[in-house]
Amino acid sequence: MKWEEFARPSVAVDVAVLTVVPESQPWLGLLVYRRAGDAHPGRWDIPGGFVQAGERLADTVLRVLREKSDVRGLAPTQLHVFDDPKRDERGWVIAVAHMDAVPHQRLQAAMTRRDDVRIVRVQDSDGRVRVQLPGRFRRLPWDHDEIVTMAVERLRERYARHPDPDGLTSSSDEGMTTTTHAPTVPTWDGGPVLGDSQVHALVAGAETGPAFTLTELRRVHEAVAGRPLQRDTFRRMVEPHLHRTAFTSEGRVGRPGVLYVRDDR
Amino acid sequence: MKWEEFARPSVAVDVAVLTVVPESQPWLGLLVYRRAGDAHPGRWDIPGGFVQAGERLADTVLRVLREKSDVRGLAPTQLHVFDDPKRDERGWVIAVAHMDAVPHQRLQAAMTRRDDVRIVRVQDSDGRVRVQLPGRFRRLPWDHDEIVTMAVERLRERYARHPDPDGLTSSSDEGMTTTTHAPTVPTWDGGPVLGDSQVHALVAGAETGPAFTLTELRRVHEAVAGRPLQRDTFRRMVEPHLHRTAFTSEGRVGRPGVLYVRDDR
DNA sequence: CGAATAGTGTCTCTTAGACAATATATA
DNA sequence: TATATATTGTCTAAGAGACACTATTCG
Repeated sequence: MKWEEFARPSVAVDVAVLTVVPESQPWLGLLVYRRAGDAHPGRWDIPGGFVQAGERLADTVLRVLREKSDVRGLAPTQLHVFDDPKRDERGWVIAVAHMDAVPHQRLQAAMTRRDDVRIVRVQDSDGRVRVQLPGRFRRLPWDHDEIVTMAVERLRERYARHPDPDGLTSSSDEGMTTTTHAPTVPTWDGGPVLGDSQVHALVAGAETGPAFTLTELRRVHEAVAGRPLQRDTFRRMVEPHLHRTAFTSEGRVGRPGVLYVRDDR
Repeated sequence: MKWEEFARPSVAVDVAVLTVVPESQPWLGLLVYRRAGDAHPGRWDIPGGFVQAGERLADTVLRVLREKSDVRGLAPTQLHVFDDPKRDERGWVIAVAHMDAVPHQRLQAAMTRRDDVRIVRVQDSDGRVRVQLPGRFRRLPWDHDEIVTMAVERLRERYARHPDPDGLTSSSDEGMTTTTHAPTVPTWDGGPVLGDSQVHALVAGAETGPAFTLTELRRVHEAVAGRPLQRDTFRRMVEPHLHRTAFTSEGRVGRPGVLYVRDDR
């Protein structure tokens, strides 16, 4: 038997798009859309679809995200291959589960354009990851709850090691108003005097991503972790990996926090 | 376009079978076989093959291991999906890489029966995992070196957390002669007196796996880790997860070590 | 000033790592 | 007894967690 003659399964991808919704108490969100057409019509589900000839799986994920939810994803990560021949009643389908962490800002446009796309809350109840779907169903179809669980676990591992590796911190949003305040004297000795354009770049994040206080960053990490984190311990964890700016937040009660920018690349 | 009409890739599995070869200085080994037939004939490679209709991927892995190397594997674990449409010059093939940790004892029969199956040494040189193949080739065909690297990393993560989770410790082999010595008085107070059959079960491993000293266990972990481990630190790591028997090793110079058995289930 | 938030010093507990002292076998 | 190996005690350094004290802003 030559290798071309082997039976071939259909190969599909499913993707759990996770984000942090920037409210005053940020929360972990999952992108879902309302199914139409073939199977489970009307039910909320995570996007998925079949690989096309010559396509890479990550590209399939990005295409499926555009088609089903009008969302431009970023960098899908493989999670697991679901290979039970009977998992899909429509035939022999092997599904490669993916996750993609996408800043809320990139999802908002699609959310306002379309009514069949939502971001739902992901919560832990007695040790399990649960999704708060609209409507009467409490679970995603097929084994898709399992994919979400894997995606959340993967994201938590990533965030336990590095400060906001996926850039889910977004200032300039309801509840998280962070205006800035330039110091009369720079904090460090002999530091460079920034020109206006540089200040803008730092503050607006044109070069280095948005600036944020450690409290804002911690709230994002708390949303991902699903539990409160220690203030001082968190600071000592992440501060070595960040760039401290000469600016502070403004506009709220209490002592203003120093603004940081990410220190990757 | 209906879903059945999508183009379908061939789906294959590849498997890196890792083992610890029990010599006086145990070492980490990889199962390879000599390719025949279609592509890269004569080159040493890790086993792989195509999924058959209705088959689960893990079963494909076990079947392929039997067919190509006469080896009965155990519990394959998924590592990664290699999906570059041009990775195989023969056509569109998606490969799901697996690893399987198998005790050396289970591999020996196949090794003596067949000349085209070998266990080769896996070593770290300047931060990279390297395989010492027989013959003139220094690398595995296609992207299979990458699979071995992933497999070794995965195994190291597992072994960093638990004592010999895959049961690669095998006593009763050249260089690791571990006979036993029953104590005149049990070490613990009020401990149960073991009958002969129980003693045999403990020592021969009929129930709980083979008994071993902490030094033997540490040498296995050192083979996996690819570096020496601290004696006392290692003991404190693993001892809480083991069952101490009332027996000690025998037959070598120096103080005999206490025999332990695994404490899972 | 009081309330609220940010920043930091310090204490404890745990653990890895290192070293050494003690224990028990063989030759 | 000399040697080799196993076992265990202890010291140190690093890090997580907890707590509290100080700092800086707004109202």
